[in-house]
Amino acid sequence: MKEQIKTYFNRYVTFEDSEIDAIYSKLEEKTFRKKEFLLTENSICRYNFFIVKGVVRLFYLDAKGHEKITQFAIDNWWITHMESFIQQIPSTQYLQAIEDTTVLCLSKSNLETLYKTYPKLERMFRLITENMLIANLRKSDIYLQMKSKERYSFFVEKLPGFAQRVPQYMIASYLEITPEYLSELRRQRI
Amino acid sequence: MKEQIKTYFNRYVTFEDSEIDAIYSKLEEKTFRKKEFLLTENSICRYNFFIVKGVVRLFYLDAKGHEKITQFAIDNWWITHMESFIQQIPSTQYLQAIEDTTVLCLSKSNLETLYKTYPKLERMFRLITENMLIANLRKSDIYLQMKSKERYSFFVEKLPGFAQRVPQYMIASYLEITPEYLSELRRQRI
DNA sequence: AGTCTTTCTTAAGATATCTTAATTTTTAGG
DNA sequence: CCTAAAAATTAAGATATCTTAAGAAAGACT
Repeated sequence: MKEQIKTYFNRYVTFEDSEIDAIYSKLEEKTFRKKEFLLTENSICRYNFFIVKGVVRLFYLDAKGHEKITQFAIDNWWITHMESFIQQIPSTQYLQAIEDTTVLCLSKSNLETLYKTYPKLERMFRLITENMLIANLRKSDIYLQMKSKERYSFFVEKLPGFAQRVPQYMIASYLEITPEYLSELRRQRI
Repeated sequence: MKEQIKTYFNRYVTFEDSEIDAIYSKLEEKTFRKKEFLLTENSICRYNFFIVKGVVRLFYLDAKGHEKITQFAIDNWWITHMESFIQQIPSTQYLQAIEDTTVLCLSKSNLETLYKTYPKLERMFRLITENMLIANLRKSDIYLQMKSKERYSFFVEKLPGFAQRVPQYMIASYLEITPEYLSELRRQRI
């Protein structure tokens, strides 16, 4: 598992093995069964989660009590409820495992301490955050340009891993359409 | 103008005056007349722009040649086409002044150099990028939950400065609705 | 294998939003 | 001030998407 972290970290910034060791020692391994929650509404998100293996979704409940999925994450992604984690305020969303999932948990306080000792880590997260922002802006653009049908094709094409590992009604939620309508779109496409 | 920068920077990280001077010396002042472009499609965005005074919009042309606005920025905001600036690839969007605007331009290469000398600056931009990401995620959530009518009320309420300084058809574009439909919504609301 | 739960499909009617095109109002430049 | 250009409004018809409700299919657990 430390190897996986090392490989991942060195994609962004070159770290010494000793640095990796020090940072790694601040990560806490946890496993969650399918459907278990990593975070629930109203609690403060204390961790940024690095997914070693598994699938996790971030979602909230709308006024009618329907789940609205805003993010998915799989192996080698970080996931957290940003607003809650960064500002240490109660979360409006849930984090839940879709499959059995192993994560490494990086707490806010450990992260702040590590930033002071390892400016490289700050650089890594600056770069990761930039990438997340770009991905998010791009997602908004795509949703702005495309009708639902195209969004679905796009999703299936660009994120081939996901369509298999995630039930269709969750994809519908992420694509911001109803499962019924997605079903109809899929029928039309044949 | 240096005072404005100093005040702004110190909101995020405490800098020495000498540090502010050094960073400030790498910023290039420019002014743009209303409707002038800071960046056009297909060119590489070399700068992150700090708006000293004015209003700027970021937009692209959709398949039908209609302008789709993805961001506004006013005094004391940074704006750039993230994807183009960070990755130094051709931009898919335009940056244009809506009013006469004064900006301070920070080039990608100057920024990289400054990061090496001043880790504090890296921290500041890490924090700014986190805030931008949170704002963007929140925007997506809002658009997901709200119908057009609520989005308009929300925009008017939360960004009171903007509704005055930006023409209505641009607000419509930002809200992802047609100007005709926005007009109808406004009528209904009385 | 059998039952309970979860997921997916189908269809009819309702609604939000867009399209087009014409008209009115406001703003900017000589 | 006057006129041309830009922006906002109005209305009718078209379309995408949702809602509700029911039934079919697939998966999970004894």
